[in-house]
Amino acid sequence: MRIEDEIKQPIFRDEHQKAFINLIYTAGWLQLRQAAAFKPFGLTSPQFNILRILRGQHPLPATVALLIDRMLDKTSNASRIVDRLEEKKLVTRTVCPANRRAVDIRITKAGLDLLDQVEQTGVLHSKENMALNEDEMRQLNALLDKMRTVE
Amino acid sequence: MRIEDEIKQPIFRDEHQKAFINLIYTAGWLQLRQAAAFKPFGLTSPQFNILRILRGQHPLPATVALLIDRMLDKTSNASRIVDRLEEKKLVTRTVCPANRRAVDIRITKAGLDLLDQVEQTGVLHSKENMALNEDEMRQLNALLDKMRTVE
DNA sequence: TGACATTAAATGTATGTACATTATATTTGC
DNA sequence: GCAAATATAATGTACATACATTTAATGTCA
Repeated sequence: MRIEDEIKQPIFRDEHQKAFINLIYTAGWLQLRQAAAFKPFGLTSPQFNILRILRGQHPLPATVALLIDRMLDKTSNASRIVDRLEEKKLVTRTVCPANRRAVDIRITKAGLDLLDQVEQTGVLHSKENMALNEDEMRQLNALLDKMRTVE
Repeated sequence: MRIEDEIKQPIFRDEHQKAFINLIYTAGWLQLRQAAAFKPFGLTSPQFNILRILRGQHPLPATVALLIDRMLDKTSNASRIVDRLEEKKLVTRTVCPANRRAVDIRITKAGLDLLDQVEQTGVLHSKENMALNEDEMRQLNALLDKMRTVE
């Protein structure tokens, strides 16, 4: 459905304004689909993303600072997302012996198993989430990267 | 900056996965810029958007249901966003005389003036927020609309 | 060494998102 | 006309976001 119909706004000031709204709307649409896919596993999107970063580090630990650096949304609060994961025994948190200000965060066996389970559903195969072919994906990536070059 | 560098992930599984992450990241980037622009006026993005919808209806009132229908994010809680606007005297809320289940929400003079002020800063001129030309914007809109045609 | 700055994470607070439930008012069907 | 269904908004709860402040450990340097 065209963005005009999705939000029942028949006219946009210009193509820029339409692209702006289209982008925000489409990202929200994608995120809703993602969240719905994670829900049966008791995970939210940010929780899933942090688990993936931790698996990337495994068996080495990650600090909160490293998580923030790798996260899509740098301003979200990694500390509290790790709280939730720790409650669910999907990660462990220990004071870093080399620098007692830092905290070593590690994914547990249960965390690794849960990631496997989620991925086996195929939920993350973006082809099922985005009706674009390889070439269109490349165009989209180029446009998005260029878009952010303002200032 | 390319998305690879923004989130320090040098390799993506495929162009689809990269586009997925790029889209979410870019939308977040745009929203942060928007939020920063509204902040000096004491508004959040959802508050601003609701004010715009109300101005579109003015001098007619809107109901909560109409606001939800027009909002980008249908699952957000219009009632509570209207609470904040009412506290700031930017809108009024009265029981609809024709249907006492519904609530008539109207933008006030102060609300209209604030919208004018925000818009006079040029903050919303998307050309300053997105480094794409007219044709690229059109391509982007087409790709985003097509993307959502899965299922 | 000891004061001061810096770093790392946690905590506080306001707002928003997602979804379920509740409270009233209205509509519908008998 | 009245019980049940539906419509409309408000409220409750858990989680996330945005940003300021606090706590504690470490680094710096006179």
